[in-house]
Amino acid sequence: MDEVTILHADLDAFFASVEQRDDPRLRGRPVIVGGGVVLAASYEARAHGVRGAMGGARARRLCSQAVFVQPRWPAYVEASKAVFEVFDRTTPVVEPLSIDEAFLDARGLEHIAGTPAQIAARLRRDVLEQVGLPITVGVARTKALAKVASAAAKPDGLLVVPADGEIAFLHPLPVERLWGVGPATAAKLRGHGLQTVGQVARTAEAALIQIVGRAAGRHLHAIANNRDPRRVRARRGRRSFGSQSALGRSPTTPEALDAVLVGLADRVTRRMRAAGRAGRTVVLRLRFGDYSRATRSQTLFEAANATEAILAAARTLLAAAMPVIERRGVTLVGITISNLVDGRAVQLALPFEDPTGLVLDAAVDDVRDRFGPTAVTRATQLGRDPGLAAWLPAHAGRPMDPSDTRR
DNA sequence: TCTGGGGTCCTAGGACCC
DNA sequence: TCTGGGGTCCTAGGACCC
Repeated sequence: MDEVTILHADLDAFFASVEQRDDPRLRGRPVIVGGGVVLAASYEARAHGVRGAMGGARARRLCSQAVFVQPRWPAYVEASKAVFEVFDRTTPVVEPLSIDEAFLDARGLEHIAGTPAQIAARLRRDVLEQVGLPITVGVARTKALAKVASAAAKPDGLLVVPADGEIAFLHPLPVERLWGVGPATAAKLRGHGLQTVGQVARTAEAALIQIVGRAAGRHLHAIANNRDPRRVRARRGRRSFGSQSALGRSPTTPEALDAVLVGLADRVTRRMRAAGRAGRTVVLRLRFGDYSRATRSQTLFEAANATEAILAAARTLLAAAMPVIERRGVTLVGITISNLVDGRAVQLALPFEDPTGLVLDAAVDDVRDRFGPTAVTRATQLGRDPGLAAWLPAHAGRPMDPSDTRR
């Protein structure tokens, strides 16, 4: 816990670097991936002030000589896989954070692979030689520090924060450099005169909780004071599937809106079925003409991944949201399915009365023991759920269907 | 300066249960 | 009959990340 062994590896301008790797004419030139909005900007483009998530028109004004490239998702997925293979060959414990970054734990590798700094240097060389992409690595004693270190070392850099240099590195930084502090939190902190990490560190935890809420306040107080006990661990599975579509600013008819919804439901459930997952909570996401947002959600009795079931729920939610949509005009629609279970069929059917629900509770516990905590999401309630009473007799004695997602 | 598509986690109130 | 503490789940929204 007190050694400098955590690596945060982060590919530089990932999508743009893949484009430059695959098309030599783009090397050394400002490259912008995306059109309406900037998905990635090469460092040559960033030198002109272009940033991710910026509107395409503004990017073009800032950097008229930039080359705009349409995103090639399959190429990025393939490059990411290749990079993660290098990660996996470098250290035994790799925790992916996104398509282009991960934590690696170099603990206990001193005798076989060298110091963390040597491992990091070799990792950078291997990724460049084997995949052809530049990558930056931050090395520190904690995750929070390693993450900040890699950001400070970008692009194409390596920064090791020594154990005795942590506070000197961390405390002068502006608060928004901390992982988890975005514009809203930074504005709140600045509103209370807190500009730097050091100032936050010297503020009482209770005061921070007053400013940003309980969880964020505790988290902020801990990492500002350089306390971060989180270990690197192999990532657990995803928690939701989503699909969304921007509609543009022109008014939409209900028919067109429904057609979009059908497309979204088809797209997202296709991915869920391919992954063998199903979910119980359907969330309809909306964005309006003034860029305000809203969500509407509904939790189904059974987990689902069939297009029709998800679409039906989404249509219900959309119908309920129509008054708001008519008032504010909708510019984006999305469907997210959360509360996931995996696709294995587990059928609980009792061929006798169970008025107390105890037998069913025991059966649910048994399912949990065998399939893990996500297998049953409402264990204690399930036995008394009126929906279950209607459901159980109808399914008693039915053979198991492998495509059935019911728990 | 207007903004794409994919995610994660937290909060707060109400319903309901023991 | 009234009251309380403690807990889960659902819904809606907010913030943040890449």
